[in-house]
Amino acid sequence: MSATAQSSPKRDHLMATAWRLFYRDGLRAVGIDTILGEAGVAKMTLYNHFASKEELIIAILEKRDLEFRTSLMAQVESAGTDPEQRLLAVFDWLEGWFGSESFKGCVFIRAVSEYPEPTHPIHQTAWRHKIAVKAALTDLCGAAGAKDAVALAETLSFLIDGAIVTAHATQTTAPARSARVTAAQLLKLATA
Amino acid sequence: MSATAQSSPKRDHLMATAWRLFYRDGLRAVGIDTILGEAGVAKMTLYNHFASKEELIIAILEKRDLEFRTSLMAQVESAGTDPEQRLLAVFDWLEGWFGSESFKGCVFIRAVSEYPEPTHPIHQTAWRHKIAVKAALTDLCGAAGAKDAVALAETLSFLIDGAIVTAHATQTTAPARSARVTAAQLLKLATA
DNA sequence: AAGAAAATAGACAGATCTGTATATTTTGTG
DNA sequence: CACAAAATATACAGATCTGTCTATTTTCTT
Repeated sequence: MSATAQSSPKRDHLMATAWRLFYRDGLRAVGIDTILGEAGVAKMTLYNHFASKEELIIAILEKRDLEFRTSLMAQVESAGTDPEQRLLAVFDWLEGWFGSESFKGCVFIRAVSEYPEPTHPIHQTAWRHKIAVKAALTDLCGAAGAKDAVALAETLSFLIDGAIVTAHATQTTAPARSARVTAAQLLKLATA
Repeated sequence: MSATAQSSPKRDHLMATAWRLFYRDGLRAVGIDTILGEAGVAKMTLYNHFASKEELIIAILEKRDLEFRTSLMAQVESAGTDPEQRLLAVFDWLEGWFGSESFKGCVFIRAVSEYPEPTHPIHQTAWRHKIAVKAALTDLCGAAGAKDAVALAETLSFLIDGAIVTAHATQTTAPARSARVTAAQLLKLATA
């Protein structure tokens, strides 16, 4: 088995366990041994699948990025065809997320916080997620008729990230509602 | 010397060195020994002034909170008496901060990220700063004639935190400008 | 100058960290 | 069954972590 294999039961199980612990306690706070103990997997199995803890973290972040955006866009699709409703569906999705049992903020913001040097591979991987989300928002803003879709998407990104951090620290879902109201106002301004 | 003493040259020097390293590399990433080596201070001196690394971190966060808000309010004061200009001065202050040499985001957001459990003393201390800033923003929003100053201040808080994270990851000051424009729009809406 | 307070060096404990090496056992496949 | 791949247990290296202890020296105050 090579370290470049993209999937296997053991690898998936390892990533699932690591994800849970990393998200709950933090990337630096969780050691390899803790993950291995919790997963019931031998250390060499981890190092046969991943070159290092750093590569494990990066693999997890990339997986979460896909899952996150897939889930978000599914909610957008379920909102129908009205462009405004599709954009605002993003905030409904946030509300559900904030209310979920194990919600502990945004792992990407947290990764950027834990690896503050912008050149660090983990920092860069985490930020690529934010760029991807902003691109999706830009599409939604453009479809909704925003004159400057890029600018509105950036503003909504700020709003969303701020709401996530507040929802995390306060353990409430209300920030999603507040942000939704503001988003609706900003969209109206941007299309006027 | 007791561990409750609030100030002394050694204590101040220790806190200044620790602050620099913590902010640059992260709270968990920097060990006590690194701080002591950089500061040129004996280990027992640290433990005579602080009960633990955690208490050192908390003391630093509380000090930074005061310095941060003092600096911010000084810029507000320098903006004169016009309530709108005073509120928007917050974003000018942000722009200066984002452009500063060693800018690495918001240590309070990063502390909340590194200690994700909301009951953790470090998490709580960091969040108290955000609450204090929001209170100051609420005053500025009220003075500027916002109908719901609390709601506007919360929205601006989201905007600010999001802009900080983006400025950090992208190493640019532009988010301050974007946020300023949006803040002006939202204030107009809130006073109409 | 004398006594008290503060800071020092340095060793140490005991745990934890990432990553490696090796030899054995399990698993899957032909 | 036989062979190869995968996973295992275990030990280990070497560094690092927070925090304690002790004995000595420096600094401050009176």
